[in-house]
Amino acid sequence: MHSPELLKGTLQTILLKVLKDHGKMYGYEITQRVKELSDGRILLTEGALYPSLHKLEAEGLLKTETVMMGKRVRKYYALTTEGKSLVKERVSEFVEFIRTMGNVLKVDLA
Amino acid sequence: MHSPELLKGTLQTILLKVLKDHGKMYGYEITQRVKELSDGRILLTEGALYPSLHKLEAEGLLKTETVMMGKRVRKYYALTTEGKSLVKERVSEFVEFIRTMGNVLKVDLA
DNA sequence: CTTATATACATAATTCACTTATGTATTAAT
DNA sequence: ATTAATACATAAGTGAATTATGTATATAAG
Repeated sequence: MHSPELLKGTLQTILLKVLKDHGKMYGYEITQRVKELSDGRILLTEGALYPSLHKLEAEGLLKTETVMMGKRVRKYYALTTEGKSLVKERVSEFVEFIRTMGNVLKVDLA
Repeated sequence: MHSPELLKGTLQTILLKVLKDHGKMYGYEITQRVKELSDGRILLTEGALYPSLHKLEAEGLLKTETVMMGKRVRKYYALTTEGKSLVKERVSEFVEFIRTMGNVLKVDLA
């Protein structure tokens, strides 16, 4: 597991990008996908995930669709048009930040 | 300027690494150096910098030396032995985190 | 010459994203 | 039957940052 400090501020970017790459997903599914993609190094907690999804929805970046799977509720999240256009921005912001950090720390990130 | 969210959790790593690369430095000097290295993209605020330096000192990672420059006080910070051995760890932790993020966001950081 | 900017430290109040803890409920495995 | 996994949600608490404020010297500009 990574030091959770570093993860701060990256959660929204992760959610938006994963939703862009995989289309509509539900919360639990996102945690599993991120766990896979990160080789078990990023484990999203529910206390962080759900409030963050709710916030992105409230901001109009995500839209939801609730589905009953038998007796179980599943809430699918997908990017809105606005959300889609923001993803690129957020990701390149992150990449630019990493480049800057590479210069400051004088490390090669290739 | 970078979204300040992303910077969270990286401050200690920046301070330790800059002090490793440049030897003893005083607070204001660190802000200027980081500003230079980051091309004006990372502007450390005093409210974040000084408490963080104090904390690193309290943890035994930094040692200080106060010098009077004419009538002005300057407090130099330098890595302790313990601090030196931690820098590598912190930097490689950061690099590993970036690699992981690269996989999750599917971006090339080269 | 006085006013603004840069240098140089420090700390208190506040914010906000996150962790931790707790709650509800269904489904599958042992 | 009990535990673990699936699936949602929210409240309390933490802690690193931002913002605001305070002190003081040095220098440039008008």
